[in-house]
Amino acid sequence: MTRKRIKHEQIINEERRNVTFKKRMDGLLKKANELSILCGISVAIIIHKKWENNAVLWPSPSVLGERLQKFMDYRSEERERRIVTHESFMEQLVQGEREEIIKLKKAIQMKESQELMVKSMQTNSFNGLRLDQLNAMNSFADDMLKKLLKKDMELNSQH
Amino acid sequence: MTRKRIKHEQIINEERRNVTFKKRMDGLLKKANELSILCGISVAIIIHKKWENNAVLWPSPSVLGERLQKFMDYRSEERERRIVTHESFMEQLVQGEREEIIKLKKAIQMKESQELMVKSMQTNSFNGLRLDQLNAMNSFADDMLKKLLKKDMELNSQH
DNA sequence: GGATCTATCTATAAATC
DNA sequence: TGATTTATAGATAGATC
Repeated sequence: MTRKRIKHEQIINEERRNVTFKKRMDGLLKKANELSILCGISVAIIIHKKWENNAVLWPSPSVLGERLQKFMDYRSEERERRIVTHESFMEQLVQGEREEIIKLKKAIQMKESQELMVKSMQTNSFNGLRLDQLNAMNSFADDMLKKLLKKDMELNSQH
Repeated sequence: MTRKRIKHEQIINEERRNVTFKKRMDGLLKKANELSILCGISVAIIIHKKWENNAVLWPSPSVLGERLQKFMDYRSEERERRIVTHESFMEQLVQGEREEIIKLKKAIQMKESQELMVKSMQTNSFNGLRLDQLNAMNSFADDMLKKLLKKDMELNSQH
């Protein structure tokens, strides 16, 4: 009955690990909820069990998606300003291709929306639909991000 | 000295709220760390103070980015399979435009990478660079997601 | 597999430095 | 503004049903 102090290492026993996972996940989400209410802030959490193809999105898939979006927007105005500020320098290097990008984006938007509409109609799961939205949101940038992380490391290794 | 029971509402007093925020944020991240180690899973947390243009990414901006990416990938194979399975039905509706989408995506990837490379070279902030990556990752899908959420609501309102 | 119990550990509100 | 203290609220490991 007497409780042991926790060791900071993975729990080997699977049943104990699962029991601990449930208890502590509940505790974590409760704490997150309290923090967000007490301090009036947004909190978003992803708990991902890779090998089980299973993830918990908190507070909910859709709210999480919105929060990710808002968070990632939060400096977008500043970013846009910087792009405009450096426009002449940029143009030198990217040679006016941004307008083309915008056109391409719009074309893709339409096509992807269409594709997702079809898939939505095939889907009866709420969660499934929202996860697909997140997947779609990411599928654009997947390879690009990998590429950028690589570039990033190259740049950083020069410091 | 004696401690009160917490009330579940926003703390009005700003100093008390800030003190509580720091303590509880530390506590939350500590709990998240323990959960991920004890149970061998990935946890990603965003704590976002909207009005302060300020966000905490845990475990780190780059690791968070990677975890978001991995999470959003986690059903991508299944998704691709489903698309292939429904190909004949899909083709009827989207008329073979997926290949075109892939080509467009690649074109955008190249152009965006180029653009971001330039911006990276202008940036001396580590965090700034990584937040820009996240912004870039999202900027593709921003308008699309809004559109999809709208479509989603329309679909749901028919149930 | 979950629900409940309880002894104990851990987090933290308020005070103080 | 931040670190330390202390009393107490809250979380949870292990047991049991």
